[in-house]
Amino acid sequence: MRLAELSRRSGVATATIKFYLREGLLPAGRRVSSTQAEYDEEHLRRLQLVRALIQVGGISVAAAREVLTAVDDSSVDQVSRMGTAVAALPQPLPGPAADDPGAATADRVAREVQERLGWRVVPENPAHQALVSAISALLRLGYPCDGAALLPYGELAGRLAEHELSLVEEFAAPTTQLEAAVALTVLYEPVLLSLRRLAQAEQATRRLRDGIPPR
Amino acid sequence: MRLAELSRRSGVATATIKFYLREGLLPAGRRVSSTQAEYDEEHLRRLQLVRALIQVGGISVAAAREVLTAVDDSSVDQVSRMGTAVAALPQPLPGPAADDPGAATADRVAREVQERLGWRVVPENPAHQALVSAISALLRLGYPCDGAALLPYGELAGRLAEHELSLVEEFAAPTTQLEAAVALTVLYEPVLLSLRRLAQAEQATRRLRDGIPPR
DNA sequence: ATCATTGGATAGCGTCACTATCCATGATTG
DNA sequence: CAATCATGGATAGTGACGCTATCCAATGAT
Repeated sequence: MRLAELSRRSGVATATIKFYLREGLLPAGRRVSSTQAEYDEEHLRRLQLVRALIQVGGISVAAAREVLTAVDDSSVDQVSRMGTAVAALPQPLPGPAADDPGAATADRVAREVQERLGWRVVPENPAHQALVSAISALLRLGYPCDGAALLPYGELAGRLAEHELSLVEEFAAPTTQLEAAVALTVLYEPVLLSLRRLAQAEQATRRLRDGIPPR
Repeated sequence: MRLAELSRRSGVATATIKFYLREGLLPAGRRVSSTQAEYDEEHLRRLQLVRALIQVGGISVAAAREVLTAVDDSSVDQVSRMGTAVAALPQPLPGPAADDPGAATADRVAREVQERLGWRVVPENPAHQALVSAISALLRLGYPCDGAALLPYGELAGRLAEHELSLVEEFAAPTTQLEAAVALTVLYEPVLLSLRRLAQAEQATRRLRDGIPPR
C-alpha cells in the first residue's frame, strides 16, 4: 500500500507519518521506484503501536524511538532487549529533583517497602527514582507515607505484575513478546489509573449514601 | 515573609512564583505597601502543593488552577467541591479520540467491568472516557481486553480507593480534606505506577532465575 | 541621600509534536 | 503522447506550554 492508504487505514495524517519515518519510529517502506514506496501490514501495525504509545501511553516521541529501537535490535538476546526497552520507558516523573533535602528519607522509605516485599532493590532503576521523587513530594506536603502505608500498594502492584507477565508469556514469538511487554506496560497504565478514579468516585458516593457525611 | 524568602524556602524561582500568582494558582499576598506584599505559611504550603501537582503529578497549569479553584470555592458544599475538583483533574488521557470505530466495543467492555464490580456507571466521568480510550487502543492492537481480564484490575483499584478514602477521612478540617483528596489522588499515581514497574522487574528476574527462560 | 530590592507588567525563550509548503519525479489518464 | 495528478522527500513554520528575562516606578534599608 502507498502512504496515502496507510494514512487512511490508520487515521494518521500523511504529514505525521512522514514525521515518524523521519524520526525513526517507523521503518521506511520498500522502495518501488525513486519516488514511491510500498508499505505493508507490518507498517500499519507498527504505526498503530506508535500512536498508542504516544497518545494513550503519553510517552514522548524520543522515548518511543528508544523503546522501539530496543525491541527491534536483533543483535542482542531477548532479555537485554527487554531490559533496555522498559528502561527507556517514560519515567512517570520527568524531573530528577536532585536538590531535594527530603530525598534521603524518601529513599529509605522506598527501600523499606521493597525489602518488606522481598524484592531486590535496584537504585539505578528509573522507577526507583520516580518512586523516591513521589514519596518525597508526599512527605514534603506532610502526608503520611511510610513503609507500612505503601505495603498494600506494593502487594497490589506485585499481583498486577504477576498477572501481566503471565499474559506476555502467552505470546509465542520473541519479538511479539517484547512488543506485548512494552504495549501492556504502557497501555495498562491508563486503564489502572482510570479504574482507580472510578473506584474513588464509587467509594465516595457509597460512603455518602451510607450516612458517613464528609463533614 | 517577602517573595524572595518564599522563593528561598520553597526552592521555586521568584519569576515562577510571579507566574503562578498571575495564573491564579497562588493567592496574592497581603499588600503591605504599594510595592510590597507579605506571604505566610499558607502561601508556602500552597506553593508546595502546586509544585507537587505540576511536577510530580504531571498535571497542567490550567488543570491545577481549576482544581485549586474548586477546592477554595466556599460558596458551595464540600461534596460539590470535591466532585468539581476531581473532575478537573488530569484525564490521564488528553485526547477524546472520538473518531474511533472500536470505541463502541471498548465502551461495552468498560461498562461490563464496572457493572460486574457493582459500581454505578457514569459515562460522563472523564475517567470513564479515559478508560474507554485505553481499552480501545488495546483492542486495536489486538491485545485481549475484556471484562474478565479487567476485573482483577478493578478489584485492586477498589481496594486502593477504600484505603485512600479512609486516609482522607482522618483529616479534620473540610478544606484540609479536600486538599488531601486531591493531593493523594494525584501524588499516589506515580507511586502506584513506579511500584508496578518495580514489581514487573522483580517478576521478570524471578521467572528467569527460576528457570523459565523467556525463549 | 543613596542604592538595592520589591512587585507588577510585558515580552521572549526552548521544547515538543506536529503541520504546511515546495519541489522534482514518476504514475495515470484521455 | 501530452496533460494532469499523486508521491515521497526536504525544509520551514505553527501553536501550545511552562516558564524566564527584562524593564520599571515605588519603596525600604543604610
